[in-house]
Amino acid sequence: MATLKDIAKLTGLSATTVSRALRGFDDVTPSTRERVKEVARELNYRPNHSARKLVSGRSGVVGLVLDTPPAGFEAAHFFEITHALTQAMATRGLDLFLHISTDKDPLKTYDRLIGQGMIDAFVLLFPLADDPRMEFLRSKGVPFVVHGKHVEAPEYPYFDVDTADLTRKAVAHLAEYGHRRIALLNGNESWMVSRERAQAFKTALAEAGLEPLPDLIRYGDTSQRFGQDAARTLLELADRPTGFVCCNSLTAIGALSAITEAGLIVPGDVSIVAHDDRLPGVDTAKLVPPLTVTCDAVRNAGEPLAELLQQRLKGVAAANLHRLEKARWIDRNSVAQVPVS
Amino acid sequence: MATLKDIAKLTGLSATTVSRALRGFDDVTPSTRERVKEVARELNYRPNHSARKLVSGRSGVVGLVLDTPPAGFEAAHFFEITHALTQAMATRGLDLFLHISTDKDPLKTYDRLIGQGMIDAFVLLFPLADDPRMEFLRSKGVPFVVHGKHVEAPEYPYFDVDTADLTRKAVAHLAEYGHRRIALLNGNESWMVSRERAQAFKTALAEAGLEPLPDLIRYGDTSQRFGQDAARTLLELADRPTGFVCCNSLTAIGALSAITEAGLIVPGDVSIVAHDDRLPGVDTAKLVPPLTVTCDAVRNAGEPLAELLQQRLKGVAAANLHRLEKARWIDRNSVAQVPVS
DNA sequence: ATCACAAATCGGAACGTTAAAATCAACGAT
DNA sequence: ATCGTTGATTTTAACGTTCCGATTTGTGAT
Repeated sequence: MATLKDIAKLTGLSATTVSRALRGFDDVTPSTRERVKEVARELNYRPNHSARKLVSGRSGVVGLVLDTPPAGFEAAHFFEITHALTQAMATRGLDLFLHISTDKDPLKTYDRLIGQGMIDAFVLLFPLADDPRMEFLRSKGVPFVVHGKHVEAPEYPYFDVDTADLTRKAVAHLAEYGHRRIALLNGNESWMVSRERAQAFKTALAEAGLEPLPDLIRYGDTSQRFGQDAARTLLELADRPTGFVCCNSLTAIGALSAITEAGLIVPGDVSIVAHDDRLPGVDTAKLVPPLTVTCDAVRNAGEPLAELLQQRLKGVAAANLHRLEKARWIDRNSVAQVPVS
Repeated sequence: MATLKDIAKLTGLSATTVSRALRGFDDVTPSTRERVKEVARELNYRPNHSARKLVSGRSGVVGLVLDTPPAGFEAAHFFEITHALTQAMATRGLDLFLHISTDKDPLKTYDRLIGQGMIDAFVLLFPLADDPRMEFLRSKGVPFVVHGKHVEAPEYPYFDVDTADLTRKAVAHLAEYGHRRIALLNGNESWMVSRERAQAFKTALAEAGLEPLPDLIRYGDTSQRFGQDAARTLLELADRPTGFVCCNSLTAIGALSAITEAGLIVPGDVSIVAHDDRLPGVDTAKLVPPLTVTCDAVRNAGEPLAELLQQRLKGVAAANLHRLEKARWIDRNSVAQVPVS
């Protein structure tokens, strides 16, 4: 592998000048810079990250730790976000490395990786309601960015879709159409986002003058099967709900089959509003009926997260690095006036 | 972060001795070794991989590059293998880092990672029939291990289940029961393993005195849907097959539904032998009927792959690092005598 | 006493890079 | 002629390890 010294020797310059030329400092003459870059290209030079990290503390390597191998929805979600993130980071000279934790205590994995000293920063996915990672990383002085707003610790850098907002809109929409018994098919109870969604759901019901019925919130793994099972039991209630808010397209598909199975029709008997993450292989527009959704592709999170990361590494204060995105509203055919019973 | 110097200062030894004590060299007195280890534990010392790699060329970091984000079967397969591999490597002081390639040319990603100089070796998954990666890495002098035998380049270190053997057994079993028209639901045509399976399939047919019918081999993405579609079209043939060999449990489940859908019964009308990778969420013993399978869990590949990796890093010649494992045969109820038509 | 030898430890160089300080040349202003 | 000033480059030191070749100490043989 070619080193700075090799280039220095060939150009007759010092290693320092070569280094500064390649990093685009303005104190090297344009002509030398060009010459250096030319030779570097010829030798297929790549800066050695180990050496760089050792002396400057920066390697451009960002870590993402999987506490547990994801399955189903989480897996698809995971690949969407990591793929998009890798691409967005590449344009900024950053590299994403994924690491699967094998320790019972995930913090130990972070601790080990930090101690090994190859990683500049971390990306955290799926923040939990009671998540120790942020505080741990902060105490270690390691930069990080969270995909998902942590409502109980909002001082950390994050990007998220505005879940509270879209949940409120979904409920308000159903309420406008006269629905009074509205159910929420929510995500895993340990996820922060599920907690926020439930909170927003209750608030929105109150705003619409409806009293929250505690039975009508169901938590689960956001799979199709969960959607189907949860919807089935809800439809068996004496006062069955007439409106469903689904936290993603998979649970909505499940709910759809449960409703059909019960001999009911969407939107004639039951209305559905879902959130659509635009996961590959699922198109809410092609379902029967096409679903009214709030929509924001997970993969869109790659670019803003990479940007936040770069800002954070540049030293921008965590408190200034918050981005919340509003989801689009797409009106289709899964909501109708509540039936007169 | 604590360094060797910190420990040296506290123990009154030199950095060299501390380093050698921690790495278990036998030229340091047991009592000093213990003292050093004690202090290291107290300081939560971790060797700096960047520094280590820089001087010794070894960091203990192994890379795994995803050319493209996997989906469905590949995703489950991927997490099973990476999780098992990470665990097996951890006991050997090795770390697995996953990296998603964003370049059109995946070799560029390898080239870049090598140049960055943080990675000791690579693990290659899903070798393709025409796969340039092995030759590329060899030319760069970077150690690697392949999960999957590459029949056209068998000189590289690999671990694999003996696909040829299990395919032959499956065909022979069906032939024994009188089946003469046997179909193969194979994997993606570009995968090396699919090519080997097809080859073994033909050989086994010949050995059973059957002539290979070219139409009866179908290639696909090994999903349930592929199994269903492929089996359906096969059952519509004038001379429909009476036996199916399925490359994994998902295609077998698909085939099962296609057969049922066609009003046929397993094993009364059609027999099935599948290979079972023991993917989470699928149990071939609980299907109706329970499937006769060749069986070898993907996750079992973690340990042997880690071992090969360690050997390779120790300098063992690639040619001596081949391991082929025979799958278990599990007789259940999906194979019966061919029906008299 | 001297020597040889092993056991235990140490000092210094090196890996490839960056940061800080120093050097050098050219130039206009005093 | 001297003095800063600016611009372009170099020198030196450091980052935390490992490796190589000393150095020191203790032991037994001559």
